Amino acid sequence: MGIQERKEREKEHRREEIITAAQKVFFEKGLQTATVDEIAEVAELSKGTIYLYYKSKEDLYLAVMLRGKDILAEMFESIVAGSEPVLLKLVKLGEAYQEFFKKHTKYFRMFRFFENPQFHTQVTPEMNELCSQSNQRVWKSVIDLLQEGIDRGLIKSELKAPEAAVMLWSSSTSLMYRIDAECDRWKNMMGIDLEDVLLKTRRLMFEAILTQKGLREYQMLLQSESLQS
Amino acid sequence: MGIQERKEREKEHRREEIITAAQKVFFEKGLQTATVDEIAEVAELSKGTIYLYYKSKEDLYLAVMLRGKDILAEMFESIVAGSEPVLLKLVKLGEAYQEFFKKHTKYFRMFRFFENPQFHTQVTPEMNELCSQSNQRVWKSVIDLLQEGIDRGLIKSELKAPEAAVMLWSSSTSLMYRIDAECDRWKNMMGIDLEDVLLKTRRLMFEAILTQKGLREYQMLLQSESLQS
DNA sequence: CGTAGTAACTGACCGTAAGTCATTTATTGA
DNA sequence: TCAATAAATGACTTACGGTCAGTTACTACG
Repeated sequence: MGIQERKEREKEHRREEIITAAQKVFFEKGLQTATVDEIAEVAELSKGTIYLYYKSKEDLYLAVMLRGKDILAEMFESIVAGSEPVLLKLVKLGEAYQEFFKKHTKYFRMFRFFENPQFHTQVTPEMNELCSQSNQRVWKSVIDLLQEGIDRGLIKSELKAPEAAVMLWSSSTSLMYRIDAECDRWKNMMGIDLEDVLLKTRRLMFEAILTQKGLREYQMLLQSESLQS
Repeated sequence: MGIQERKEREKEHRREEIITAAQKVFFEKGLQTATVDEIAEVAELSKGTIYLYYKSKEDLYLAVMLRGKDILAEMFESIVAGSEPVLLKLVKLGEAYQEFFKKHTKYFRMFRFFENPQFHTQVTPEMNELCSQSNQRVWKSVIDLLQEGIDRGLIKSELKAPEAAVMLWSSSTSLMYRIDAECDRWKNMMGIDLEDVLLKTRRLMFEAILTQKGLREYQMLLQSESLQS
């Protein structure tokens, strides 16, 4: 019965094609301005078919967003899988997040929507569940690494690993949204380069969660890094 | 010619009534779900009249948001106007922001929309300008105070005042959005109280921007505060 | 083959809501 | 009292998300 399987594959393929079309339109126009009719046209399908594969425009939006989350998760996981010292891995995680933001700004922008409580109600429970899982996958990398840092006495033990994770994450994320939205305004009106502020914030925040031992090790890492380059 | 003036007042009054009606509906339903028809009904006016006073639903939304911004600006300004030491004022600013978030969550939630670059395009330039001014007003309090801190050698001079401002602001804001959206999730899945994390982050971030001198003064302030309570 | 049965697809249609505008109503000043 | 102006109205247009009866394409079986 290879036919069933072929059909399954084709269906999956069509789902991907639809996401690709949706991505193109959403990237260009954003959730509000994009129309399902246009997505259908780009996908060379009728609107009805789109709705056969995705229950709502919002579901489709999140399906695109999930592609972005997957990219980020893979970046994180490949860093965590490496054999460098914990602190170096953590620094790299921060750098990777910023790199993701710069390279995949359009995906990054989509992440906001899932954070909007109002948005959740317009989405099928299944898609909500998928997004939730995807989120957890990303967080897991960060939290596991921080836990290792705590266990080794490098990160302040009065912090729980998820606490430290959400601290670091938040301080970066908010600045990135700001960079995305009003980078020029800050440059012109205040003479401030927000990307620079992001770097400084990352460093300050990171050092703030380290123990004395962690700080010493971090200093040493910085030196050996600067020797290399 | 008191009639002209009376008419002017009445027009302004009507604008306020419309905002009040809009606020009620937006607070209940959010931007997406709220309809202009419903706002008109609550305001006991026809839809056409609403559009006489505000060019679009989005403009109306921002007009409501501005009320929130004004509340926040006044809270900040009354702290800055006080005669306490700079560092204490800064701490109070942070506390005030969190208090605003807790008391006026609905307004706070609206702030997000103005940060969305996609949203700006759907709004009249005049309203954009109003929002921009309102934003500046809030930032001014914080930046001025930080500048004073820098001048007095309490805050690291390698930071410019607006840089420090956006650092502090961002690290709090992002956590507040998270608290608003998924506080329970974090409590249940990780056993983490995000409000607690917010407090810790505020403290860490604040200490991270202080000089040695600033830190000493801050410690002393904490002691005299704890004596009082 | 032919044909019954099923799965995939279509696009005309529906309901809703943003925004408009010709018309009506209220107010003013002579 | 009445013309002129300002304020308010709500029926109408347009646009878009979502649906579903009908069509097409494919499969399996006689």
